[in-house]
Amino acid sequence: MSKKYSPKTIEFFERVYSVVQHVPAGRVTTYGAIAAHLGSPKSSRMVGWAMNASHSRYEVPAHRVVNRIGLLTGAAQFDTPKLMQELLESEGIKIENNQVINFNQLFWDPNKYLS
DNA sequence: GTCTTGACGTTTA
DNA sequence: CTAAACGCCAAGA
Repeated sequence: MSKKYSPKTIEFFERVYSVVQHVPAGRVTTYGAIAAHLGSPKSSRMVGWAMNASHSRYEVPAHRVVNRIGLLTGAAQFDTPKLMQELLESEGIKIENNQVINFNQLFWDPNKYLS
């Protein structure tokens, strides 16, 4: 780990990764839900930032994290823009126009499944 | 030191 | 209904 990040940031990353890693295959969650679970509903941007850092740091299923409407906003940050969609489809999730179908059904709320 | 940018979300016009 | 502004917090220029 680089030391350029503040201790608070490192801790924040760890929490985000922990939640994302608990997301079961075939399910998706949102940045806002993770942020809310961490105690800061309005810090959803930080979650996205953590995910951006995670893509080259830890093995986190970042493809299961989408924005509040199920849009694959982070697809461009993957090695290839199609990778995120392919991974989701590989888990049985249908994607239409960069958006998750049945998002409401597939949504996995960390606050509901984690203490 | 200030200013801009960002894998977001909510509120207001 | 859509479009824009604000809030949030950290990093990079």
